Amino acid sequence: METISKKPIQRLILYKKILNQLKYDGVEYVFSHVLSKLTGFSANQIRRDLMLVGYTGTPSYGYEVAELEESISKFIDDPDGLAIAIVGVGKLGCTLLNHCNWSGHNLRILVGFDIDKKKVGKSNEGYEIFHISQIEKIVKKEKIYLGVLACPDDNAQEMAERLVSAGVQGILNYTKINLILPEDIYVEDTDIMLTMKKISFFTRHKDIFKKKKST
Amino acid sequence: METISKKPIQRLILYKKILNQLKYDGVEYVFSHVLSKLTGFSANQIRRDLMLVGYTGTPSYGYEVAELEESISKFIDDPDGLAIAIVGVGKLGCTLLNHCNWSGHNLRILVGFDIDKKKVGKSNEGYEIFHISQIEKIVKKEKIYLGVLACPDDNAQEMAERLVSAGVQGILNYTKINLILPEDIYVEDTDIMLTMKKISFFTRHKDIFKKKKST
DNA sequence: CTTTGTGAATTCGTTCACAGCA
DNA sequence: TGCTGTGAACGAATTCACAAAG
Repeated sequence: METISKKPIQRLILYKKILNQLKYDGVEYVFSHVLSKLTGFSANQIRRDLMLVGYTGTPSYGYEVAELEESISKFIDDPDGLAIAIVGVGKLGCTLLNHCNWSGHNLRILVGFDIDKKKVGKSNEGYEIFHISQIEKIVKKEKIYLGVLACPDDNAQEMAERLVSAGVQGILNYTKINLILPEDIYVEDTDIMLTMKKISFFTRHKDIFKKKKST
Repeated sequence: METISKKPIQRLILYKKILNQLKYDGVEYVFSHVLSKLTGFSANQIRRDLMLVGYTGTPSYGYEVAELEESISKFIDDPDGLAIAIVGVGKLGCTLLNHCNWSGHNLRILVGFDIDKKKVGKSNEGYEIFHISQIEKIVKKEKIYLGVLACPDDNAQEMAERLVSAGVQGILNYTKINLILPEDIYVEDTDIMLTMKKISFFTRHKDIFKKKKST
């Protein structure tokens, strides 16, 4: 079976964001070495990545910004936009959601869940909030495929399991809990302390890592 | 020059978190295949990673939990604990900081910076807040090496540059801006929409990725 | 000339296979 | 037996090198 790897996908998503910005800045064409400057990845690697999406530029002008963005989008984005649920619409969950710019992305928070019955029913930023006892019913009914976990750590494992058993296939985990889930469920963890430790280590040991920049 | 790669380091940081949890659960010994279950990484890979820290277990009992945690910590953590500054102590910044458990980690938020003079001086969660005009002075004086960027997007690039020119070596970027900084500055981005897109893609295309679990 | 697209070479990361040990 | 630690083999990801194009 043909397999593709994760790293190029991550980079493509970043390229698309940057191309979108360039488009709004009025830039029409871009060379791989310019994208290299903007991303820190080598021009070689960028051209290699772009082979995946099939779009080809021209030696004289490079890549047409809007077209390349569109091609990457075709490759990366779901045409319909997967439905997302958030579990835990407390301070953390709401702050994170409000901080996002959801327009222009094929992604939408469809519902929220909370243990606090006072929050139920309130349609906060356009999505409806249900009590967590409704998870199974609503997730199935609305065909929700992705979950954002921003509930207290104590409930995290249970809430994750319930999302998964109701049909959720991928989870963005904002709790500090290391979730144990079936291996076919895609989980992305965001523990800030772990991230800080990573930054701390890499910053202290910069010298022993290869530079990632190109020519 | 001897170089080490980033992925094992990330995994080691996760092992340490899990070992810490096991310790509190009263677990004394752990086998690599148990860590495999808890992390999703193969037992082979875990043993390979542990070679880096130099701690060796025994065939009969596996690894002594507390000792292994300590060894990883020696390898990963800075003995003194690098000083961190946060730029932007608004809703996002404060929520993220409060959500962390800073105790037991060799990391400390030393100061905050904000453009809003009303926030200056207030010692929120134990750290002092200065006006952004003080960045250069305070960062140098307090020898701050890491920065958390949680300011409005409009100021992000400028604030990052000022942190860097004052001596900051690594940045955790919570803005939606793609920062352009010297290549020797370590930057970790956390754009939620990009992460959601990634999860969306990988969830839809699970079948074409290799399973990462082991035997 | 400069830049793209890509086969070939290389480097890097993971898994295999097994010796050595409790 | 069942585990650890590790050289060797393998596979994946990146870079090199260059033909083709404007």
